[in-house]
Amino acid sequence: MEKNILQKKLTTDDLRKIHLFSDLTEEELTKILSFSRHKKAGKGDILFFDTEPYFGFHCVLEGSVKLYKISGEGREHIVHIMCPYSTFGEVPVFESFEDVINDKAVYPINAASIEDDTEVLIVSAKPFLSFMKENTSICFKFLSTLSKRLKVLNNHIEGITLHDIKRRLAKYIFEEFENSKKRKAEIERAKKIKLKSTDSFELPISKYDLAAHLGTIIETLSRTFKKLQDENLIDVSGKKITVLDLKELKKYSQ
Amino acid sequence: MEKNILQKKLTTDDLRKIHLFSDLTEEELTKILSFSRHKKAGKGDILFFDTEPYFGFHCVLEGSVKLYKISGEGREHIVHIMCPYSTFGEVPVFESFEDVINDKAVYPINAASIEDDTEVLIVSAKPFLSFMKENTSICFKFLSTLSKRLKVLNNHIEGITLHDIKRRLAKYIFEEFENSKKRKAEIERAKKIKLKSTDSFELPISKYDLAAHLGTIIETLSRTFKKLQDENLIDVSGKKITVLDLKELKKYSQ
DNA sequence: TTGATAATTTGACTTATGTCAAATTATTTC
DNA sequence: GAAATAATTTGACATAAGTCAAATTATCAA
Repeated sequence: MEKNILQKKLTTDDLRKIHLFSDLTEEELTKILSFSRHKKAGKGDILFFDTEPYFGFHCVLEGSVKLYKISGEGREHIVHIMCPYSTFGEVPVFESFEDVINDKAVYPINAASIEDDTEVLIVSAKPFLSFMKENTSICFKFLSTLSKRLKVLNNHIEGITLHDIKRRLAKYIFEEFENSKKRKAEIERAKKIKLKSTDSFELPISKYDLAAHLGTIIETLSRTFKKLQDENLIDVSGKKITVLDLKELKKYSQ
Repeated sequence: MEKNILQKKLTTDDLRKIHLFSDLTEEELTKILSFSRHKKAGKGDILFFDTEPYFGFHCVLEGSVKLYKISGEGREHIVHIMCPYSTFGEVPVFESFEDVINDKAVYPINAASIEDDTEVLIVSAKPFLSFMKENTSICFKFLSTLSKRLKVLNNHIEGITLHDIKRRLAKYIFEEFENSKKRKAEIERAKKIKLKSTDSFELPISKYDLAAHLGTIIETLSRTFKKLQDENLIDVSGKKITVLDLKELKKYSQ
């Protein structure tokens, strides 16, 4: 596993793309670089374990990362799926910063790469804490990040506790479909090209991970895909999902 | 319902007890008071609804408050139970502060009092946002608050998705029992008295609310209490829970 | 290309938890 | 303190979702 993990020289340009750091000066970014490091990970590589000693927070630069918990029986639940330029593992910095300073903090969750060629930035917590004292503007960014995370978690809990798996899956597909349209529009704008319009998108994660994210297991997920297909809301072919009735899908998922 | 809601004159002493404001000066507290108001609520009174226009964040002064979501079928899930001096409904302030400024923000969750004589403080978001710009030290407090909330939510999700109801209830009882011991020790220290030692505590919320908090319904909760009783881990008599085998209860709940 | 491994699907079955209705117990109010 | 209301318990039953095993399909590596 460790053989995939290599070091690379980072630049301040890499940091600038990270929302959290977007307002910082070149000088400040250089400072942050001085106590950050870079890690590459292949699919399935563990970034950190639940209860492992805390080093600092992470940021996805490339690929994607799952944050998950495991039950006593080995069942996995994916709480978050992180995409490039989003940070994770920051909670201990603020939740228990005295523990961080005394090297007593631990990671609150497991993190693993779910794509090959995933790259993450790791920011050492202790120097970052002193950095923050002189750069309070970054606090607002963190407040915004954590608030958004709380909102996502709230929705997640709502889904898991109040909706059955069919509704949860319908909602996931609806949202992922909308996301895929947005991403496409961005590419068209950036590259000034026109992509052919389609009602399909590719699942960005494996069905195993999707099941673990929706709070179920792969067999149930498979059957639920079929139910939505039988009702002519979607068409499933491997990882390719075609939305047949967006209006109905949206209505059902709410 | 509204007839129970009365206004009261607040002082800076009321604010000082709130963790979030504990480091502020008298002058700063007076400022906050100028754009805060006070509300009394009886058991069951709604403080705000999901999707209702956002006014500001709240803080429990007396009693307790549940934060909950409701499913299409009317089932309730309690995400948080807030006790005195903890704040809630702050997420929009940071998550969508532009919406707050433009009066487009909404509350992300429902809030209702679960005790008679509950009192809350309501801090108007817009003036608070400008206050914060000059008092960045309060940002750290908020970061700590939100981080702790994230941790609680993480644990909540873990429980709901990876443990069955018996384990969730065992965990709740174990933690509540430990809390009750702490509270008792605090009273003994404060009042310099010795309370008689006991292995019992009173459920601080109704069984209906407990069921909604554990992600189940009252009938299942009732049966689950019985199971734990049959295994001689606890004894249940109304709201009085006696812990018979703490070690086993702890072991089981992890 | 082919065998090997991993991912997904399908089927038969079990089980935990939810639903509905009725009985019991606790709490409030007059 | 009795009646009324609310909270909780119990029972019979329904069902969504999990378990285990086997089959199928997709993906990867030589």
